[in-house]
Amino acid sequence: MQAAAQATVTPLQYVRSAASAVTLPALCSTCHLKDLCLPCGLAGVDVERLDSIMFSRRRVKAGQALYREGDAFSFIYAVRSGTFKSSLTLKDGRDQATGFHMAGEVMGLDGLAHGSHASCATALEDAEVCAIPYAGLNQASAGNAALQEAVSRLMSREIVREHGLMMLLGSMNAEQRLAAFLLNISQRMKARGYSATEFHLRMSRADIGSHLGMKLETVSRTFSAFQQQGLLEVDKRHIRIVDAAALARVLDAPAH
Amino acid sequence: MQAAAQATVTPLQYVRSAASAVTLPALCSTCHLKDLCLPCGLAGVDVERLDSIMFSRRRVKAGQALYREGDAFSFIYAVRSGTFKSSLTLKDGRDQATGFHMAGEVMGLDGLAHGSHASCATALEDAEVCAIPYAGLNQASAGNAALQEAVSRLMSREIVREHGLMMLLGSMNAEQRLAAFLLNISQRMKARGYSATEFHLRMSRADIGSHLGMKLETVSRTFSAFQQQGLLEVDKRHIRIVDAAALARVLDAPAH
DNA sequence: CGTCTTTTTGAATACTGTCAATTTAAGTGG
DNA sequence: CCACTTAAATTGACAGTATTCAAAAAGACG
Repeated sequence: MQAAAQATVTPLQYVRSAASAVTLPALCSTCHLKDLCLPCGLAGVDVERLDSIMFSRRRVKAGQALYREGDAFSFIYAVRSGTFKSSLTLKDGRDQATGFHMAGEVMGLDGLAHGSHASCATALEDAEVCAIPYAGLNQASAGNAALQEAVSRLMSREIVREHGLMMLLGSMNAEQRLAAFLLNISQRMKARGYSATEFHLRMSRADIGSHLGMKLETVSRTFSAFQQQGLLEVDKRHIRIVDAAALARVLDAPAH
Repeated sequence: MQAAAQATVTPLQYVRSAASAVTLPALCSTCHLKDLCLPCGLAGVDVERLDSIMFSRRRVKAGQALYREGDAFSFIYAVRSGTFKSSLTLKDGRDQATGFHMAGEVMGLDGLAHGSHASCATALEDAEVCAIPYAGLNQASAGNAALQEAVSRLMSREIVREHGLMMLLGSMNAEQRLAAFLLNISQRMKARGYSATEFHLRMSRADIGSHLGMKLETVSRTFSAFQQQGLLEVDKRHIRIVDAAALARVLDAPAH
């Protein structure tokens, strides 16, 4: 068994049917993701404060966009289940993935800057999110320093995360990029209670390439190289990390 | 001595002397940078609220670090004068510049994530900053939604800025990277009342390279190429943009 | 069972990096 | 003031990595 939903489950029923928007109430205090998600680090009382905000849950079908570049910003979104890709559209129409998001991770913070989303979020499999009204969040955190700090810390973490990605894009070769990517996924899977050594990637080679700044052919070749070196076992999107230590050592290499 | 330092100023007196820290009071409401800086977009009343925070001005000599990776986070810094480089240290000891900061720009927001700075800020020339105690800022914004939003927006802008850089690093070739960099500097110079077409770069070729994910030789070659194509006039760090439109068109090129 | 998408692999090209030498500017010290 | 050192920038020749173009294989889908 692995990761999130689908793929494992009855593959055929990716109904393209009715859209998303269902307004089920959702409470942070009883959510099993609370230690990973927005409430992370908050005391019980403060988490209850979050409950006062009217969240709604929203279902997003595989391939559908949760929001697009330019959409008015009024919500931030926490992933409940499924996986998302955040991406920017380049001048020539291609797009670049700025990140992949798993359960408990928060998306959409870039929208605050100019009041409209600067990136696009697409579900890579059937997914569900909490839509958190930003205005409500602001209001709730106005009188609560801990909550306000939690939101700020969330944004700061996003900045730090992007630092890491800039480092990857600016200074690593193809093997290092892929190794860093896999180790990052591995760690996040583990934090969610899944196996750190065996998992199913939710994104295509092209998505990975657009995220890591390389072509899909290069991604594929690098997977093959890792397999040949005995670091991985790769079967399409199924990955088994055979030698995690060696994979980590790829990052220490003299570089470029 | 090393790297940066002096160069601009009386070279020999890079006194290792008494450090920076001078505590001159500084007020946002009377600052000539207020439309570029933290108070940007705030109404007069709200700006006065900022005055209540005890800022201190701090001088930083060329080549000195304002803060380093791992330093405890307690201030964010607004540049009053001079130019800074933010950078991350790579495993092999080299460093990658995550940004350059000019008057009115705010640095250090990455420190909030884990309570210590994730990057290092170095002055590229003698400089002066406002050191804004984060705790004080938080307190001042607790009762003031507009101020709180201004801080959040600042962080969100940083996220968006880094998006742009990721796009650059992930999808542009050397000419596009340098063109994007120069146009960005040009625009920021203009916003500060300087010429948009003629300016002096504060950073070395190596710094530019580490920022754009290319080697210093490639930076130099690309400058030469632009000069030969009639887009620029380059004399070491003095740049004159001869054909801004053509420089912008470099970015539209089919890509890689 | 045929179509379409995704992935893999090969061969050739192109771009950027590496190594090395030179130039220029500025600082150092006799 | 001039030779000496050092750092930054430029340029050339060559090497290497990743891209491009192309084709084939493997599933997924209807």
